Amino acid sequence: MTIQLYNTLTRKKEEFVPVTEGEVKMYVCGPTVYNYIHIGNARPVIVFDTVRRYLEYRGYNVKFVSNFTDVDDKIIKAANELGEEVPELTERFIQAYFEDVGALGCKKADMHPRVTDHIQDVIDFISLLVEKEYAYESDGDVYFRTRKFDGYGKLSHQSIDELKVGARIQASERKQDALDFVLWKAAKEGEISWSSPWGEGRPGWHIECSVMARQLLGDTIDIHAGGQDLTFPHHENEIAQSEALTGKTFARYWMHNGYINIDNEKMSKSLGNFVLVHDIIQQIDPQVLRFFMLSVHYSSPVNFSQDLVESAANGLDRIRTAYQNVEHRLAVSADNGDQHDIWLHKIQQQQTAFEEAMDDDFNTANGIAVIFELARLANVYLLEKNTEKVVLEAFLNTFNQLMSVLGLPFKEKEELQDEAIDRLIEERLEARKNRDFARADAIRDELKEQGILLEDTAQGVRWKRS
RNA sequence: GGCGGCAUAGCCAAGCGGUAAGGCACGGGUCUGCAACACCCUUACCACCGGUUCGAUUCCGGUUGCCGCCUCCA
Repeated sequence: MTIQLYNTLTRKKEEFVPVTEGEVKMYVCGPTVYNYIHIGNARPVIVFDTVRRYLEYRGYNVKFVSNFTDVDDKIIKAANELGEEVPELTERFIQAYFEDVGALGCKKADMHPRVTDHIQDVIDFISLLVEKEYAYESDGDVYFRTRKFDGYGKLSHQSIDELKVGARIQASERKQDALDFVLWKAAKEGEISWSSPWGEGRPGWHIECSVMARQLLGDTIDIHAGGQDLTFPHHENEIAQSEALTGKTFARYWMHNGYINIDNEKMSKSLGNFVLVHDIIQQIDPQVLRFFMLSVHYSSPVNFSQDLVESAANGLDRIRTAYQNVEHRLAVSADNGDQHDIWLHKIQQQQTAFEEAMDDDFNTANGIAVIFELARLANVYLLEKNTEKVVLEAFLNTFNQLMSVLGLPFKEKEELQDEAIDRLIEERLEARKNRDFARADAIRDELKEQGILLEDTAQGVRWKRS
């Protein structure tokens, strides 16, 4: 069985075959760090973290690189407004980024390169393009000669002549052709800058990804990913720069995630409806946010609203509860017997179903459906009087494996550390034995106030936090 | 103008040639001292109109309605 994935380049689902067997080189375009990230920025991070996790689950050795754009117009503007130096500002938001996506369960990439650490590489890269006459200097700027690159438009499936009539293309006196894009920008007075053969300046936006991907992963990478909007022009330009230089395929598979809407409206600065991860995770369990995003296929748009997140929270709760209930049974009453084969088989079937879902273009929505089925099976199993240790353990193990792929690990089993609560639970047990239900219910209510929910089962009292 | 996406139950969302997974919410039942957890049951003319096919939610064409991209927005 192989993984199929939708490749923006070919507009088809293709079998995934990495250049080197067993190894995946993956590059995901990261944020421009001039503010806290919003949930729209978080989607690709979550989605491609999950892709990476699944590839690893599948046994691939994944080299995962995600960059920071730490110098550009917006950053310079923000730094000016805040009266802060650029490096200071970017460092601050890079740390905030790690905190935010860490909370969302995203692993760190193997490398998080920053443009400003690769200035010389950028200059070398551009110099080679100039040598090959794919680029030219003009008044301190350096531009890419778009028309000279044959495949331009192959990713976004735009014909170069249609682009010409596009609404927003702006001619510039410095450009030879309106379609050319900037590789190196001459510095304006007082701007942060580096010396180059073309004078003081800084890298253009697109060049950094080409440079760092090549530097860290080589001429040809397996998967290049990012938000849908990056398809054009960003990724199109990356292809042009890289392939013009190396003459080799830059990236074999291109993956793009869909957008997030807020209450059915596009999230945008001008509407003022963007939601910062930093803020929202104060109110919403970050795992719920992640679960919510993964309940939709990554390429579809997803709508964000209070109601939708709440219903996702309820769903995740159901899975967590099932898990805890199995844990409880294992701790309290696990038998040995010989009735386990059929159940072990059912559990195995779910794992296979999960893999089939994920093999199909990382269909996390279907993967989650399988986990719900696993939860249902676990609950049904717990209805049995005699439950076997091997089966209970198999449930836990499978839950753990599948949820780890989604980056949604279960919390460690908690021991009640509070003696007062312990005593109340004991007292309630006694009260129930004496059929003093008024007292028993009073205790249950009291604990509920404290966020401890009690559940009576045939195997004793079970508790969980609300 | 060009390129593309989407329209499936009250809501969310899979499926993409053999008359519809899953979740949330609602209702009914079972379990429980009562609850909770849970289990079972119930709930869909798959936007509209044509066509292809033995058969279409799934393919093709058209219509309507949303949405994205077309040089620096994830």
